[in-house]
Amino acid sequence: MGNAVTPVILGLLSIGPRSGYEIKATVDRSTVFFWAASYGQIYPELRRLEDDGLIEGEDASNGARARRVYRLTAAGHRELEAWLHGGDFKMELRDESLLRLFFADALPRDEALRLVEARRRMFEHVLGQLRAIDERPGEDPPFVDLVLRWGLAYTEWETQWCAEQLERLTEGATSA
Amino acid sequence: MGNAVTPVILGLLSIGPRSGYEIKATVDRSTVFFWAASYGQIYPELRRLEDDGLIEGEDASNGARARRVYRLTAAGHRELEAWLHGGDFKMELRDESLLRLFFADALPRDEALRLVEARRRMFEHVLGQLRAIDERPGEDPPFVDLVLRWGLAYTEWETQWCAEQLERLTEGATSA
DNA sequence: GCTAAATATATCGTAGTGATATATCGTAGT
DNA sequence: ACTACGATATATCACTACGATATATTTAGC
Repeated sequence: MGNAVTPVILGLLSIGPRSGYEIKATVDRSTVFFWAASYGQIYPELRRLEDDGLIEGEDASNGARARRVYRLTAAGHRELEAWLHGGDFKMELRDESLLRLFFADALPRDEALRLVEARRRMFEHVLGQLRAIDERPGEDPPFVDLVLRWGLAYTEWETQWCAEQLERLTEGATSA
Repeated sequence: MGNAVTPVILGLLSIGPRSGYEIKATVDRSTVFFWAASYGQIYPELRRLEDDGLIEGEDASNGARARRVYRLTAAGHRELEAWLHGGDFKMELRDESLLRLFFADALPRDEALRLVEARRRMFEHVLGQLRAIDERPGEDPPFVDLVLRWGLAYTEWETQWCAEQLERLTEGATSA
């Protein structure tokens, strides 16, 4: 695997041929919550993967507008499967809301509590976005469906956790 | 806020004076799960923050070994509080395990299920690490404690979710 | 026919990562 | 006392990634 976008590209092309633009668009409405990708990564990587023989591009220009559609080669399939079997999966999180909470002892208590409330609202907002996605649980291939379910379940868990903690932290302090 | 490390530096210095090395060490055993920082960011940023008057460095060399300890200035305190009050908190996730699951329909069912099991084991491992941290819930300032609780609760939730999904996906298929 | 949005590729400055170089101090074992 | 190793401490560099934007064409709505 060359870099971070390599698996998404190979994975999406394993489902069907796509252009760089379509890859970006697909990522932006599916994996973006846990795996983002930018044009600045995608286009150079498509060229590299073609040079390495893992994908094959075909000209699909529409009139004067250039367009290149890529499909996975046999070698690309093997590479994708090797990655799927690979043992180590890294996980990185960058959560500014948690960082604020971590330093919130520097604030007056009521303002710190408002940060928890703001976190809850943030996840409620995301929940709305996820529920607005037209594909509903059960209507996708089982493991795509699994990941969609994860998104919903995780977001719901976060909102509930915030609510519980708010309750715990304000407990008995309502009129003291 | 200059860049991504700025808030951690200001936040940690608001608790007490530290050297760059100590900032890195503190981050690595506290915020690293949701906010990492590298020397390549920390040292240049310390200089920039000192130039801007948000922190003040003092020489604390020990014999021939150079050491510089920084503390927050009044302006730095104001900057930190402004950030704590700021409205927008970004959240980014990069989860290779989820990405694998997303493309797992390309695998035979039993191998795909093993990916779920591997995810569960990964979070069980993290849970062990978190529980090994000497500071236990209740023994820190309330909001530091809150974030520690979050880490434990989140990791537990992930292991449970994996177990539930494994059950759902193998349901009735044990001897069919 | 006009305009706005969508399609499509390409690139560039800035910033971050992880690794490493350099050097000293503390300490545990012998 | 000596020595080796790990921890402390700062600094830097090559590589990679990101986000934004430039450029241009086609489609769709009105």
